[in-house]
Order: sequence, then C-alpha cells, then structure tokens
Amino acid sequence: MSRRTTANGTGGTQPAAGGAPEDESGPKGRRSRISTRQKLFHAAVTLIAEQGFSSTTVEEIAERAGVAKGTVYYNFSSKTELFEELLRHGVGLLAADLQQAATETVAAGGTRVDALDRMIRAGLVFIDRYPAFTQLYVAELWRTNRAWNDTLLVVRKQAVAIVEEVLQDGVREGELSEEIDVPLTAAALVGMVLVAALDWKAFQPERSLEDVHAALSLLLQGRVGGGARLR
Amino acid sequence: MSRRTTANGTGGTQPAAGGAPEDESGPKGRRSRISTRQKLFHAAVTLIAEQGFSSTTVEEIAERAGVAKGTVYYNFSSKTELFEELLRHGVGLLAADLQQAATETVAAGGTRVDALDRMIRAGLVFIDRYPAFTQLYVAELWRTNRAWNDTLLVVRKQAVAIVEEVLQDGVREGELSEEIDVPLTAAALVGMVLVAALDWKAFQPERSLEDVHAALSLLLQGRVGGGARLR
DNA sequence: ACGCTTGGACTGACTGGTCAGTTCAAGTAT
DNA sequence: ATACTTGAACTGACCAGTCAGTCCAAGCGT
Repeated sequence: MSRRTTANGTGGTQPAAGGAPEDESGPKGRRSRISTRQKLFHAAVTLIAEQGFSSTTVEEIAERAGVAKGTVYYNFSSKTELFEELLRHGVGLLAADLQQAATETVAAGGTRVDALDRMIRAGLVFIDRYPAFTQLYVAELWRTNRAWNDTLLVVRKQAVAIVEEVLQDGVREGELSEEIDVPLTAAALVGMVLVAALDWKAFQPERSLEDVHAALSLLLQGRVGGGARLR
Repeated sequence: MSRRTTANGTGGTQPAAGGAPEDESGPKGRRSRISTRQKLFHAAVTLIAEQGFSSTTVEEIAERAGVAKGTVYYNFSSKTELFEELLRHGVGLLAADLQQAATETVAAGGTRVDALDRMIRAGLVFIDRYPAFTQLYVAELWRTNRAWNDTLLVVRKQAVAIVEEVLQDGVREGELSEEIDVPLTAAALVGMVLVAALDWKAFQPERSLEDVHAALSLLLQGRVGGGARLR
C-alpha cells in the first residue's frame, strides 16, 4: 500500500505538448508536479524523435529534463505510459488546430478546397512548431506489435477524421468530384503534408513555410500541369 | 586477428530484398552463403518493421531465419551492418523499378505526367510486395543521431532524384508549370504515395491496388475539384 | 514566532534481467 | 581440404523499474 506512483491526479490538459520551446517560468520556487511533467514531455519527445523509443533510456530523459530517474516513475507509471500520454497530448493539439482552420474557413464563406488549403497550412505550422513530435509520430504509426498500438490508432483516427469530414462535405455539396475516394484521398493528403514538411525540416530547413505551403497548394489545386495551360 | 566476419565477398546485388514472400526452393542441399543472407534479410526486415531496430534481437532474427546466431555474425560483422545492407539493397530495387517506369513511359511517347502516374503505380507495386521494408524505411528516415544516418541519406537521394528528374524534364519542356518547386513537389509526391500505401496496407487491406492508384492519379492530375467541373 | 508534524515531490543507489558480440569445438557438404 | 554452419557457453555493458530515505512548504498548537 502507501505509495502508488500512478499519479493521474492532475487530470489531463497540461499546456506544453512536448516540443514547445517555452521558457519555464511557472510558480517559481514551488515544486509543481505539472511543470515537472511538462519538462519530461519536452525531454522525451526530442530524444525519442532522435533515437526512437527503445534506444532512449529513462535516465536520458530524466537527465535532459533536469530531474532524477525516480521522478519519472513518480510522475508516470512506466516509460510506455509517459510515451502514450505524449502521443495523446500532441495529437490533441494538432486536431484542435486542424478543426479550427476548417471551421473558420467554412464559416467565413470559403470553399472546401480553401478549407483544405488552410488545413495544410495549419499542419505545416504545427510541424514547424513541434517537429520532433511529428517525426516520432510518423516513425511509430505503422508499426505493429507495440504496446501503444491502440493509443496510436485512436489518435490517428482523431486527426484523419477531420480531413475526411471536409472531403465528405465537399463531395456532398458537389464541390468535389464524386469520383474521389474519401479515406484514401485523406490519407494521401495527410501524407503529402507530413512528408513534405519533414523533408523540409530535415533537408532544406532554410526554406520558408510559405514556400512549402505554395508547393503543396499547387498540388492540391491541380495546377502542376501546364504553366500556360498547354493542351 | 584471424576471423574477420566482414563478409562482403559476394559484392552486392542479391536477388531477394527482404520482404519477398518467395518460397525457399533454391539449390536444395547446397548451402550457399547467398541464400543464408537472403533468409536473414527477410527475417530482419519483417521483425524490424514490426518492432523497430533496437527492440529486435539478433537471436530473434536468427531464429526466424532458421539459422544459428553464430551464422549471423559469420555473414555480417554486426547487427547494424546487416541493417545497412538491407537498406541499400531494398532501395536499390525500388530505384530500379521507378527508373524503368519513367524511362519506358517516355520512350513510348507518354507525357511526363503519364510517367509520374506510372511511377506512382510502380511505387505501389513495390510497397505491395515489400510492405515491411517500406514501413521500416519511413520509420527511420527522419531520425537523427543514428549509426546508419549516412546510409539513409544516400539511399534516399537515390530514390527521390528519379522523381525530381522527371519533374525537371517536365518543366524544361513546358509540360509542367514553371511555378513548381521541384524538390518540394517531389517530396510531396513521394509522401503521398508512401503514406497512402501504408494506410492502405494497415487500415484497409481489402482495397485493391487499382483503387489506391486511381485515388492518387486523381490527385496528381488535379481532378479532385468539380465532378462536372462546376464553376 | 517557534518547535513539531504531515505529506507531496523528489532522489539515486541498487536489483534483476536482457542482449550484442565473442569464442570455439564439432559437424556437414563439396 | 575448404567453406560454411551449428549451438552453446560466456562476458560485459546497459537498462527498466524499485524503494528507503531526503527535502521542504504549509499547517498547527503553544
């Protein structure tokens, strides 16, 4: 009895997602569990993105967060649980951004294609802010036989569903071709943004977000062929 | 001295890439180093795709390949080297397929967009045949601080360059818009195919390759908007 | 304005287990 | 002979998770 390191007392919804370069200026001297968890998220997301889950040790995470190893286990019941909470938290943020972009655009009288374009931008902004999280997500998503598979599935659905919904609406209202396959197209769009953005960050970080967005817009709107619309 | 298990004697270019569901009916009784290496590639690619590199043990690989652990070290100098050769070998196959699709289409008088479409198909066929390899490649590509980072970089360039070349040719000959950003568009196209295909395999494996190809073609050719070309 | 208690947050040495890589004597096919 | 394979034993490093104990702010009685 007595101890129980489950530590779920605070509920959910801490501000920092893990990747946020926010400076630590919480309730100063006071030790708060919440800020410790944030520091751990931040440290973990970076390290796991770099090295993968299995090659990242709990001690490394603790060290980078500036706490002792025991503290990790005081705040999370296991390495896996820390990781799962990280996933849930990060995708929650992304989903909120995407949803907002979609809703705002439609409310302002934009087309569905406009909405998709705005969502692409929102995705890019997110990846720009939390590259490590994105990296880690992509690296883990299609693995099988992993402890957190269920979490990943749920979390993926949460994000993809928003794109699918916009596509669906577009088809229903005749703005998009009835030929399109909603789930596959959604996956392709997400992939387009994900991979282009990761490549941007990894191999040509000097480019601006605008450049990347423009390139993807062109693809989305099918204006790749014919500069002067030849043929 | 004496031993040196570097084992690079055979050169390169073994037939099986790792993921091939080919049945093992080589020169029966004959024990050849080459077929052992193939079995090891096959076993390793599957396991690493499922679990990741670090969580896959050499003994697991040996066991699934049906050989002893010592044999792994007779054929490869280390776990990492086995993995690196796997990467080189797999991407070599993919690059050959892509190149062939592009060359053939252009030779037969197709447009560059046709060529891209054929390359998408070639990509899908490859992923269909070697899903595990693709999975593993995506999972590792954007990691940093890994031993085989250089190998990955080389190998990535090899594949992406082919797509970039076709885009470049298209722009030069006026078939594609001069507005397009070749490297970014190439990355986006690759991502589109990669992610759509992995999603297909992971979440809707009942769909046919044709379905997936059709969905991606639609996107490539910008025929997503307006079924009856409204507006 | 001060000793005493409480309990939440944190610590880090320690344990038990796992795994890459080594070594080698013996086996098998050509 | 030569090339390849086996299997088992061993080493040494590394690591997830544990636990007895420290630290300290806040409450409490005096």
